[in-house]
Amino acid sequence: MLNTQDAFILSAMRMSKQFGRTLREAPADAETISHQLLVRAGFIDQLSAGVYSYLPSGLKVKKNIERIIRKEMDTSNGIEVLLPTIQPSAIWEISERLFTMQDVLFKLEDKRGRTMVLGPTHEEVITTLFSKFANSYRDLPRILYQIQTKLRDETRPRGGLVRVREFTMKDAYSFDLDEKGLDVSYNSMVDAYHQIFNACEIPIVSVEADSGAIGGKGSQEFIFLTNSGEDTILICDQCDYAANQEKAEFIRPKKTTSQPLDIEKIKTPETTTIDQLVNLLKIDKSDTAKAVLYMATPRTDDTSFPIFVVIRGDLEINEVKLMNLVDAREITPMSDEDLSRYNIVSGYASPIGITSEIRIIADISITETSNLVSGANEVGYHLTNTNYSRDWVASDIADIAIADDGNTCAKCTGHKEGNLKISRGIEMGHVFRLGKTYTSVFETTILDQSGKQLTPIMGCYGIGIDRILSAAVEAHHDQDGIIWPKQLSPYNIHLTALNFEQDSTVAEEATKFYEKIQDAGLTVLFDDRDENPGVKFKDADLIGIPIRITISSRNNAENVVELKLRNSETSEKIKKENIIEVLQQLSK
RNA sequence: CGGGGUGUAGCUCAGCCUGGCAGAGCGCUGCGUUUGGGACGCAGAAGCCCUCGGUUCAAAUCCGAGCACCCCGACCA
Repeated sequence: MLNTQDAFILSAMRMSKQFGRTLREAPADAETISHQLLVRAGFIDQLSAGVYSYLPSGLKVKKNIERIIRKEMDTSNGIEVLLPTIQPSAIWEISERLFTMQDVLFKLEDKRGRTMVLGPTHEEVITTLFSKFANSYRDLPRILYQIQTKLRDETRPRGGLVRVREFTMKDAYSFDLDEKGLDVSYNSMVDAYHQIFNACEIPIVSVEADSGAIGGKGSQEFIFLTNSGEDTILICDQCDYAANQEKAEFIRPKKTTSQPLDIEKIKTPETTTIDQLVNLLKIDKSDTAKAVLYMATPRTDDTSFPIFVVIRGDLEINEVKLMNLVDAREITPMSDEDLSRYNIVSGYASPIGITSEIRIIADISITETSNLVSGANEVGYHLTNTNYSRDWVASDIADIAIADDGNTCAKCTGHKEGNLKISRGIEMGHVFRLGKTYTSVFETTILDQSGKQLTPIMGCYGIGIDRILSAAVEAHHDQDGIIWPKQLSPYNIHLTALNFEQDSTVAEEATKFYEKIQDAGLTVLFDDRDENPGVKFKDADLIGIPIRITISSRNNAENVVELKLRNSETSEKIKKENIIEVLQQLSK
């Protein structure tokens, strides 16, 4: 139940005194439903690309989300701290992320010319802080968390509050003695996350994820499925496997292997794409080997190196898997100059007969399939019946293919053979088994029981608070407006007084209820404006407080007030003397 | 960072093609009539037509450059 008395100083508001206004029309650039409704209902206002103000009611929702998160973190042994937003760039040099995260870092210089960054995340600060105060195994395990503004210079903010440059995040960091301890911390955070999303009434799918630039192994994302999301995920229709597309594993469509045949060079004029090749030779895409050339930029410096990727023609390359394999920060398709520098013939590239020093990476599909058609590294010619190992070898054989809708699940066991279904979603939370990446570079050591030095192992856990706001609206609305989940609603009760200015009895009664509701420990938004009933009802629906009660001349005559739930079509009349009890019951 | 689009009143937009007084609806102010689902009448206030430059007797309108914002993609702890 909402413990509103200590949650807010201001737990009631008269709309005649409120700041902000509802809008009949949403701004043209609001595309997603949540963006439109949050703006129309007067919860948020955009200042610039990916930068928003919270208006009073929006702020209340945000605080409610934070209260839910604090409660779950605290009961999961989390300890709240608050770390600085503005940070010396020196600690970002130590972790090398001044370089690797340069694209999203807001940088600035102070008066004396020292460079500072605005924190996009806080691994550096927390590890520095932890090192200072934790010296003994007795100081472990610990889970520290904060709710703090993060700043990221995103190249493309989008979707209202979904991807912004300034946002609020709950980030938590665990420190443990060993892997076993990390498991305990990690699992307790996963449990807390499920509790949090339940309380916020946001349906969540947890998926295996790529751990990205933050490093470490093992991570999962908490995804809210919605078409307006920007993440692509694959979910098995038979087992419980679900993964981000960047990470998703699948079984490649089978090809019957035949005996290796002799290589033959055939004439294929103006056939530079797989589609053209398939048309010309009347074969299937899976009978071809596709060559894709990239220049890769390593994580740690700017010197790029070439990579030659070979994958079966019916599959596409997963660039995230590829980047992880070669430890690259960025990969870009080779330019024509690069191609000629490495003696590669565009459109007819082949791993056979490569003359230059170049790292060749083959997807596992290549080794599972025989007699493939590949380029001849000569304009106008292809080679048929090429076979891996007999004709060429790669430096690496790996899973570098991207999973797509309908692929066979790699995790299904036994007779089940599930298909992966593709969906879009918003990443609401992300948990990582971080490992010793940061405790190593910041030289965090503690003494164990035997007096030996030990490097703690970390986990980190984030939740996007503004995104919860958006997702809650995406998940709970109708054509008239928002329908807030009970625990997120800016107020418990929407009190509507009809003819407030004209009927003094209404004004008296409504004001009396306004006070009684507060005395009962509930929060209330009181529509005491001199507006037509239609306007008041429309606004109430738009704002989306779950419980509405109406005071009117008509109801007064019957000695009742009218109660309507936002998610119900009908209203009911309640005797005045019973209403407070009913409201308390409903607000639980 | 590549591709596309949009900048005119607080909001939604018309006007631009074909240069000639700055417009509408909503919102806002005042008065009146209404009063159970964004009601109506009358009277008002409100603009650096994104910015800078050019063409022209004359530019919201044509030309050039820049900036901002949105969408798709790339990227995204």
